[in-house]
Amino acid sequence: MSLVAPVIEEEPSTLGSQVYADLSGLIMRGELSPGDKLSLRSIALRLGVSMQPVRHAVDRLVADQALEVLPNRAVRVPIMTTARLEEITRIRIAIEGFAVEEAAGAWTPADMAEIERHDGIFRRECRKRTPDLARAVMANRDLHFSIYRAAALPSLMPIIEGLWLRVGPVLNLDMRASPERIKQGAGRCHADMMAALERRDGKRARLALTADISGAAEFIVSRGILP
Amino acid sequence: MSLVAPVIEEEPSTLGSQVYADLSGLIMRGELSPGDKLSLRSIALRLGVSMQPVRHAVDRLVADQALEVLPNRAVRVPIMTTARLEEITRIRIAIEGFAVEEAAGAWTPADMAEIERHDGIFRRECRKRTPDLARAVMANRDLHFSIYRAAALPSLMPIIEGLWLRVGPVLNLDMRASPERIKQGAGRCHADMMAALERRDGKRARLALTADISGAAEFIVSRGILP
DNA sequence: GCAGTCTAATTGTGATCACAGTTGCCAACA
DNA sequence: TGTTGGCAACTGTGATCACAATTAGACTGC
Repeated sequence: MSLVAPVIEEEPSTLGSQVYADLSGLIMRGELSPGDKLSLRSIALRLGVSMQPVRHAVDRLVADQALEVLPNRAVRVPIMTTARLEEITRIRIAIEGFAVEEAAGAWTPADMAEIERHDGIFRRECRKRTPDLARAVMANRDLHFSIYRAAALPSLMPIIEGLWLRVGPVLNLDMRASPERIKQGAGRCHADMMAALERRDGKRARLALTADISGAAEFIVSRGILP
Repeated sequence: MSLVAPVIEEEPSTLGSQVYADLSGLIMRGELSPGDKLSLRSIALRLGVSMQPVRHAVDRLVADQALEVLPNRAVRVPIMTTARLEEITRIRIAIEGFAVEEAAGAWTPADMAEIERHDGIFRRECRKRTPDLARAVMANRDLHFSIYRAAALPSLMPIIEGLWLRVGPVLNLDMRASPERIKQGAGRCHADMMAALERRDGKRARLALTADISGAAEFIVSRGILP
């Protein structure tokens, strides 16, 4: 698994952290669907390691609610309900909105260069006739996190990563199902956000991000596939 | 360890979760000071369990940054710097401020009864000539979390708990060193916050909380004991 | 053909063992 | 006396084993 989330920067020295990176990448990329049950032994066998590193990884994933333990003590990807998605969406708007507003006032030229680089990658991918959804998802995530990182609040990053880990499965399900939505919805919001950021207009940047987040959430809810 | 944090509601069925509750309680109550190094074997020996449940607990604590692993792979309570405290304070103001504002518009009579109950416990403890600091710390925490819980955003609770876990060690150090500060500073802010909550005035409640959080942080910084 | 039961496989949890890296102490030498 | 050397204890990581609980499946009895 080399397509591991570069957003999460750890010491990949230990086997356990490596398994964590593998599993969190699987979840954030939506390759694990809500409701999927995981078996520690199966994972250990598939990854060619013992059960110990897998337990380390699963413990951490459960800690930030990217996985959940059933009363049976089995562990699965949490099923996303409409109520749960709307709740997390409100939280994301509050927290990530705060992050962009801070970023608008704090970004350095190096930050902005990085942000524009990811924005370019995302736009280029979306303009293709047959966009690579996986690459678009990754570019979108990199764009958002490069902005949040410009807020210079490192303690905030793991919190936002936790939120993305929770919504990852359904967001990617969304993108995969309807590639054309990201072209218009996300594209428009991103353009507004970029413009506001460059003007250091925190309020407008926050509004654009709010539109981005709630737009995606409303689209998923409107599809009616959530319990 | 019976004084375990009731804020964190889990299934204490497994030994590992029990150790986690013990350790997080120790940290949140400030019984572990920043810089203290922890030895998995020592903890296991002291608690009379094997190393496995301890590893489970420490993994989770490290995941939400209540503990940190050094390059030596030793694990310790993170040392709090002034910059770090100020950063977390800004994040707390943003997130917990959002929570109280939501709570102001969402609380039910049952919520308010619970909030007033904890407020009474805290005030009563502070009015004593020789307040029990440990009880005051616990009551203060219960008061805050009963408010946040009224926001009806359960996914937000673990996030705030994580923030408190990070600042717990220094906040309790503060209270322990100067019991009189909580009487005036925190008392005033709490009264304002309670009044605003009852009027469902979210903005004012947020302002009062902001004063409470930043007041405590500024006091600690002003003492100049942080590196 | 269907329901109930009993067995066997699989699950997570906890303990124990093995190993490599680090730390710290104490003696021996300059 | 100050520094360096090496040895011993201890550290976390990973693997393996043991056990109880749950689950799935097949077989028996109706």
